[in-house]
Amino acid sequence: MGSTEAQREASSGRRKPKEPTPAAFPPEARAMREQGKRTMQRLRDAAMVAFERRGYHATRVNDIVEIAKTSHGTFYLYFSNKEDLLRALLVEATEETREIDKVLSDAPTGTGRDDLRAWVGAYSSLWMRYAPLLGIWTELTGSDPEVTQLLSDSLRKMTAALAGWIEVNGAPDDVDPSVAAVAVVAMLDRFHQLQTFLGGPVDGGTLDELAAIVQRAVLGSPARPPGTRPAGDRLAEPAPASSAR
Amino acid sequence: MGSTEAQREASSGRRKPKEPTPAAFPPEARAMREQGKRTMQRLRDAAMVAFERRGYHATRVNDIVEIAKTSHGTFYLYFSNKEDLLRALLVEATEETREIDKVLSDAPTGTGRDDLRAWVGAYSSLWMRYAPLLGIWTELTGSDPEVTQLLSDSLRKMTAALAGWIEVNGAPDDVDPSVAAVAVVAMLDRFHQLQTFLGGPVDGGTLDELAAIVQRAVLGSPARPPGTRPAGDRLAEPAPASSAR
Amino acid sequence: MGSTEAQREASSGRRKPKEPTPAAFPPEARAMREQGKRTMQRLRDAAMVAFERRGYHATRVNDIVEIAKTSHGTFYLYFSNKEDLLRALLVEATEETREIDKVLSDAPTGTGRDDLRAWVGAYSSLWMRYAPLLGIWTELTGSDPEVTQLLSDSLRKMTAALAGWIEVNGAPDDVDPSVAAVAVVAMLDRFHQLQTFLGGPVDGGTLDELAAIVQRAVLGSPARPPGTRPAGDRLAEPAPASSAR
Amino acid sequence: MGSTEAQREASSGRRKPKEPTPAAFPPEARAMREQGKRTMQRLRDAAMVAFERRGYHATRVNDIVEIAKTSHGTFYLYFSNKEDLLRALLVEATEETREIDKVLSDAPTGTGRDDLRAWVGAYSSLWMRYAPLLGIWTELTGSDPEVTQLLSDSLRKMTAALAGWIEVNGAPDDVDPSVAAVAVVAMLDRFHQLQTFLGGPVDGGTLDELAAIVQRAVLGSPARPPGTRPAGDRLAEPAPASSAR
DNA sequence: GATGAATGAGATTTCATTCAT
DNA sequence: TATGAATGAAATCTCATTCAT
Repeated sequence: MGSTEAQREASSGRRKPKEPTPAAFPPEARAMREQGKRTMQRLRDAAMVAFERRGYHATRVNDIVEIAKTSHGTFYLYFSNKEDLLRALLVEATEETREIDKVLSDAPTGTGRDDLRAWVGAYSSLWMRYAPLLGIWTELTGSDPEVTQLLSDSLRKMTAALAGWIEVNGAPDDVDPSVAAVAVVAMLDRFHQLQTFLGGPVDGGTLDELAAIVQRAVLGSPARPPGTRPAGDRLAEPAPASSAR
Repeated sequence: MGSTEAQREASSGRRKPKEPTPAAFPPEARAMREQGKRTMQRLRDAAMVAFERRGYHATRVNDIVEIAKTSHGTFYLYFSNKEDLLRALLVEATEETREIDKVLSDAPTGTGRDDLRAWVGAYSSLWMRYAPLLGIWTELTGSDPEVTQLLSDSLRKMTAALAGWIEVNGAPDDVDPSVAAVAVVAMLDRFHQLQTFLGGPVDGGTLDELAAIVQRAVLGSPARPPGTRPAGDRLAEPAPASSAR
Repeated sequence: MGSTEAQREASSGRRKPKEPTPAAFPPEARAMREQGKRTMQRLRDAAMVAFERRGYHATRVNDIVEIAKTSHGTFYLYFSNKEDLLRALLVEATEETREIDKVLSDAPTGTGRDDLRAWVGAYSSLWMRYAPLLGIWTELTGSDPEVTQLLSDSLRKMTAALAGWIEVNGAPDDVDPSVAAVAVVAMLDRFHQLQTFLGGPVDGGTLDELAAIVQRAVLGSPARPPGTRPAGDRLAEPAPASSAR
Repeated sequence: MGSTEAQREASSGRRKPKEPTPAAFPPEARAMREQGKRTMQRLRDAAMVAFERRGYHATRVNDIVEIAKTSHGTFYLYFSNKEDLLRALLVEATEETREIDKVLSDAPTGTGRDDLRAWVGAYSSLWMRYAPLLGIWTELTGSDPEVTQLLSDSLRKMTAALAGWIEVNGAPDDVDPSVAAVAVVAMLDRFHQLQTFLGGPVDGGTLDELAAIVQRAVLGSPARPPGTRPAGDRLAEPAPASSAR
């Protein structure tokens, strides 16, 4: 019965014939007063809800404005279309990602286990907050080039940071750190989705386990509850990775 | 300001959107001869091609029939819409998943490493074949209960099989096998996507690395090229991992 | 002969026809301003014209919007489809039916003849106005429960009102008033249709005759031109039916 | 969701560009063997069922062949389209109507009451048998001219026969016999429909009442249970109608 | 700033009818 | 005779986007 996903897809490509309105008010450049800001935020929030509920593609501009309790016309006052709004949300999310990357890159060499747990925790927390966006990550790929670029950049930075850390902290010699990094990010990201989908918990304990798995996976040794780090640990550890060879 | 004076009224007109008309031709019960089967298969194949090319959402029924070199009407003779076709393909995919599970469950106890590599390879091959479907898999969840069920079942079976295998082959005691299983499946699934997205290779070597990672992650010891398994294997390598315990 | 060798198989593909997509714009809850109301009314009016011209079934949504001088999309802003619009019109019609019932129920006891003529006239006028709808009324029954209910209710009220009036004004003892009421309504309704179909007139004179027929049918005495009501009328009347024999 | 009644309506007018197939087998002229006749009858029966279930317009050729447990192609072997089949059924029904008319026209002058009851009974029985067709009578009007003609002829004959009978048996002078005839046929026809719709019975007793109503309506005197006809009846009867004035 | 109205391109879907087997 | 396959014309319906108020 006329599903018409068509128009959407199509539209983004086909039906954007007119440049952002000759001049006047390109949504970006609008000077906003208090009320305007509130409205815009309402739209952002509503979008998150809508994306979570129906997925990005299935979400209509109409769904968003309904949730935001505003009107169709208002939407276009702040965003030039759905994709524009998505982009705004993604920018926000990827910026936070940078914070997480710092957890690893700022870590003093060889503080391994705890950093990892912290990183896992940070990522998890981000995921939870942006679940609607991350959950549809895949849908987004192939949307428009700009979004793809955004995702790709963010991902590259993240895996690079992780790969660096792995290298520094001692990777097993049968695994390329950058492959390992991608694998870990993949796991972390998808794990949240699957676990949630299967109805399992994603709590502190689970994150501990996850950290242990990651630890072993990329370094070859188990994580350990905080505080139990044995003396000599730091020395012993990177060793196998480099000397075992 | 306009908003107050425009008294909102529950419109008088309208009601339910009228269901799709009992589907004059429920493709359901169609008797099919050879020719019909061929056409149906052509449509399935065409759909895979189309989904691959432009993604599920952007694909129009029209694209599919064009590739299948048949007419619009014919499509609806075999599937009631694009989603229906997708569902059919997903069923096919999940059925193949069962085959993969056997790789682990049929493995004689303790043959660990090689089975794992075989399993990773099998999954990878499946993923490659059904990539266009697996990407959207998740977003269908929620919109279509039938698909949700399908996915959920398949996933549960898969993780159960893996968890069993982990248990038998010796899981580290700091990780619940079923959590580990979810993590591994998550990693495997998403890795393909990310790696592809980032433009990296997913070849035999990559799969070897992946297997090694998984091996260490869930068992605590590295995978190794077949036949090279040395006596005393476990002691040498993960030493930190095992001795630390 | 072909039939045997062609083994019938329950097709594998396909399933439910997928519901209409939660109706992005359920015209339901639309807030309407003056302009909107006018447009909606224009559509209603146009529909009546179109239905009259070509009949409900042969009428395309397109015909309606053309008459209303508006666009396709606009139609769906106010009604979810042709049937929905029809329903709205029917509601209107049944509401007017209530008015007609009052002619009888408000009548002081025993004012018989004139009330009857008035009622016949009122019904006729209603019929004329809604002819295009009334013709299809019945065939909607069964396909649409809501319409069925509407019709059923309206009909029941109408026959109840008439039956009550018959009882009060003296029914012959060989006929159940409620059967008589159904018969009269049936006659009135169908008469217009047949008469029109046969090309005969339905004017004041015809209605006089109709009223006379009804009068005799349910009370047993002829109607009479207004003003000629003889004294003792009320007594004399039921009499012929029972005692005149 | 694409109700597409369009095609049907339209089709009858638009999509019949090709003459009944150059020569070969105009469905009418087919010499049929036993099997063929059976199939054709199955199709007729199925059509009655289908029309009853969904109404004529809503019935798809597909519905019919499904009920008849035959194939699409076969249908067109016997009928050139749905309308053709309808016509065939109507011809059958209207022919029987002629029989009913005879009940009145063959009646010796002045045998009034019993003839009327017989006629009512005959009509009722016919209605019951052809309910699916008669119930959709209205839908049919305006279908194609041929069908309209068929209905119109039949109706005219029927009312003519009745009008003649009324005249002979003594109509009240305030009612034109032909108007009365239309009214009576209208009532009879619609009564069955409404009564059935409202869940009321249409049995012998009901028919007695109906006959009584008709009797009074057009002749001005009540019907009477058979056998109770008082002497002098015939004389007394038309009297009240004329003298009452 | 905000809003409801309007538009129309374009996708989806139905189903009568023809045909090859 | 009978049948399933195929076709395509023509409807239906959705939704992003613009506009006047």
